Amino acid sequence: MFSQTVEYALRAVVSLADQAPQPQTTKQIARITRVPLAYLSKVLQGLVRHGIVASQRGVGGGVRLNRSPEDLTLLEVVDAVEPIQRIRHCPLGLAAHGVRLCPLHKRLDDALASIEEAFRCTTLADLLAEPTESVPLCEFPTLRQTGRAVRGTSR
Amino acid sequence: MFSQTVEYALRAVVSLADQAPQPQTTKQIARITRVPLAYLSKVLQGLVRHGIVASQRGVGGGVRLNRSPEDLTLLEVVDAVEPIQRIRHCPLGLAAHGVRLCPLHKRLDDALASIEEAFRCTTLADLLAEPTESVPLCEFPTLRQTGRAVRGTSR
DNA sequence: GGTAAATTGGATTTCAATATCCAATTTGAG
DNA sequence: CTCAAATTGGATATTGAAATCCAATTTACC
Repeated sequence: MFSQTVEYALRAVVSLADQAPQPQTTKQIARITRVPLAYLSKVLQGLVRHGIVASQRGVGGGVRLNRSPEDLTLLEVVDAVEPIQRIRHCPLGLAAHGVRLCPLHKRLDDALASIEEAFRCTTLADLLAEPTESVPLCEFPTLRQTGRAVRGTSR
Repeated sequence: MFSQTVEYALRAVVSLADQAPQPQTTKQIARITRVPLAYLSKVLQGLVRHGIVASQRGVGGGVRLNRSPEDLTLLEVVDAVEPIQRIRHCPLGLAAHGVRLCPLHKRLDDALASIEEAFRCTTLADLLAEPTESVPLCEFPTLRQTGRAVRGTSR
C-alpha cells in the first residue's frame, strides 16, 4: 500500500532524527535501515531537494536532518518523495461530474484524507518519544545504546 | 495509493449492484465504468473465483452480483482482488524485534487498519443509498435514469 | 597538493502491475 | 444443428517503480 520508496524515506529520516542533529553517512543509514545503499542515495537526494535533509560532501560529510524532529511531520516526508494522490475529481472523467465525487470515490478519498491527517499529526519526535517503554522494537528507535562502532569494521 | 485493479473492481461491483440482481455483460460494464474491456474481464474472473460475483456464459449471459448489496462490503471486494497488506512484523526482519512493531511501523499499520475498517463498514447498498440527493455524481449511481439502450448502437 | 571519503547524477537493468490479443469453450435462440 | 453472444484462459506486450552501476565532483585531512 505504501511504496517502497516511501517506506525507505521514512526509515531514513527516523534514523537521522534519532541521531539529530548529528549527520550520518548514507552507508551508515543503509546498514541500519536495511535499505539498498544505491537506492537509498537516490531517495535521500530527493529529500535534499525538498529541504527535508541537508547533505555535506567529502570526508566527514554525510546527511543530517534539516529540521528539528519536533517540527518535521511524516506527511512532509511522504509528500517530498511521493505525495499522496488525493482524488479531486471523478476518475471516470465524465463530463457531467462537476466537482462533487460520487459516493464510491468520496469514500476512497476520505480514506486517503484520514491517512494524510494521521501523517500530518505525527512528528518524528513523536515516534522517538514513544518507544522508551516497549521493549521489542525495530532497531533504530533504540539505536542510542547499540554503540556498535560508527567506524566499525562492520562491512 | 489504491491500485488500478482495486479501483476497477470497485467500479464494476458498484455498477453491478446498481442493476442487481440483473446481470450485465462485461462489455456493458466496461463501457459504463470506462475500464479497458480485456483487463476488466480479468478482474471479473478474480471476483468470480472469490464468489463475489457469478458469471453465465453464452447468449444472454453476463455477470451478476452473487451477494446482496446490503451484505457485500467494500473490504470483501478489495480483499478478493488485492488484499490490504497489513504490517504484521517489523519489515527490517530484525532478530530482536519480537511481535511488537516499532513506533514508525505501528503508525503505518494503524493507517492501514483504519482503511480496512472504513471499507469493512461500507456496503454497496450504502453507496447506492447516498447519492439520491447530490446531483453531480459519477455516472453509475445515477444509472437508472440513463435508460440509454442496453442494446443500443452505442459503439 | 594528493588521497581517500563522501555525495551527485546519468545510464542501465530488473521486475511486477497493467494491459492487450487470441483461441477455446459454453450456451441460448432460430 | 448452426450461429452468434458471451466468458475463460493462456500467451504476450507495455509501462513505471525499484534497484544497480559507474563516472564525476566535492571536501577534509595528512
